[in-house]
Amino acid sequence: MKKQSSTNSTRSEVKVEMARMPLASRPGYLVRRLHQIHSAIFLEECQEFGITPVQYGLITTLLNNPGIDQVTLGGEVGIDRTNVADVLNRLSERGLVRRERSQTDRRSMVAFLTKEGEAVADKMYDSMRRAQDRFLAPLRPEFRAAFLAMVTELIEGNSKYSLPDTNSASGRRKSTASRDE
Amino acid sequence: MKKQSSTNSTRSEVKVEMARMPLASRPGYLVRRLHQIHSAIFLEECQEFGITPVQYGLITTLLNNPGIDQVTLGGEVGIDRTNVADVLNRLSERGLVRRERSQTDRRSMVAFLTKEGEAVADKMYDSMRRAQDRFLAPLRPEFRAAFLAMVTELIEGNSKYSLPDTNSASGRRKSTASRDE
DNA sequence: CCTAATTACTCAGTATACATCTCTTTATCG
DNA sequence: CGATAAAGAGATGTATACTGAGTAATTAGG
Repeated sequence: MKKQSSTNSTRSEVKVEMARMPLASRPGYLVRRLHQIHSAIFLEECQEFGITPVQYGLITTLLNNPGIDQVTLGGEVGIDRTNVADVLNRLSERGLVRRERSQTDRRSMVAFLTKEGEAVADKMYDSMRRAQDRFLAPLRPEFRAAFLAMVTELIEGNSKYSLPDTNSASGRRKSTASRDE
Repeated sequence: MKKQSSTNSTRSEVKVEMARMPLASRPGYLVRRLHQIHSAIFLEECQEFGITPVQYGLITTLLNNPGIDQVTLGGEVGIDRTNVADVLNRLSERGLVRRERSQTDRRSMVAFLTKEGEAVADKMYDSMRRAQDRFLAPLRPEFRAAFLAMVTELIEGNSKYSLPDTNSASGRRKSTASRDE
């Protein structure tokens, strides 16, 4: 082993390490670029609708689950609850989504697509499929399913990091023993 | 019957399509979640340094290319040049990066790591590797290289969407015929 | 039935990512 | 050599994404 200097190695040693693990081979870099590229293709195909990938995810989830509450919606789509509120806000300003208090639990806000929202979901479907096709095109067809299966495996295997703190309660450190002072 | 009026499909038909292509099987959703998960793991492993994945990418690129200009740096790391300026700003406020005008082209800003910046790069290396290992852990070891190869293929095959408008000139439609007035 | 804990949401702040516009610097042309 | 075209950097605005703090409504315990 070339562990000549102990914990704090020299600058040149770090450079050697970095050269051995160049940016273009690091999983994190690759995954970020992949996401970036998919977003660019999606945005290009769906340009005429002015809908982003995340907005489209929310819209289709609302299409299949009208009246869902914001927390459940965030869990389905994989975005955190403050972000759900942001995106729904933008969508409702454009008249694609309507929100109201839940009848059964008045803490909750439930969301619905408007007629316009349903029309957008309808009209965007083909564009979304074209974006997917273009994105996967560089991969040989027989590898595509395997690729998606591996991604799914990575997501499920790391599911505990999926959404950092979904219920927001763990950050709230009111432990039962500090009420007195 | 409902109105067949609009372009092609009815609402219920759309729902069938959506059910056939649920969120969890769409490439875009999967890639977004994967990126999200990697960021969460990286941030957790590298928490003590307060460095994000993108910041780390810039730091290691500066380590290997001291004095690189901001545009080239953005091309290497895969982020656009206004974002490079943002991130370098944060890093230089923390004393990790130093910037100055290029001697050869005084329009350009060139960047260097400070001693503190080099120390951070050094100390973070092991944490970064741990984040990578945890991220890839759910995949069987013999699949990991294949997975990274497929991601690389998707990135390279879609390289024209990698960075939407790197040089900023294509968006600038000042056709040579509008200077007179 | 009142209080404590939990839950759902909102708001403010940080960071990444990109488009567009403006300004400065450099290069070129008459 | 001075006008101007070309190129790059910065500022501004939008969108996603998450953290932390705070508010309101519901539920659980005594």
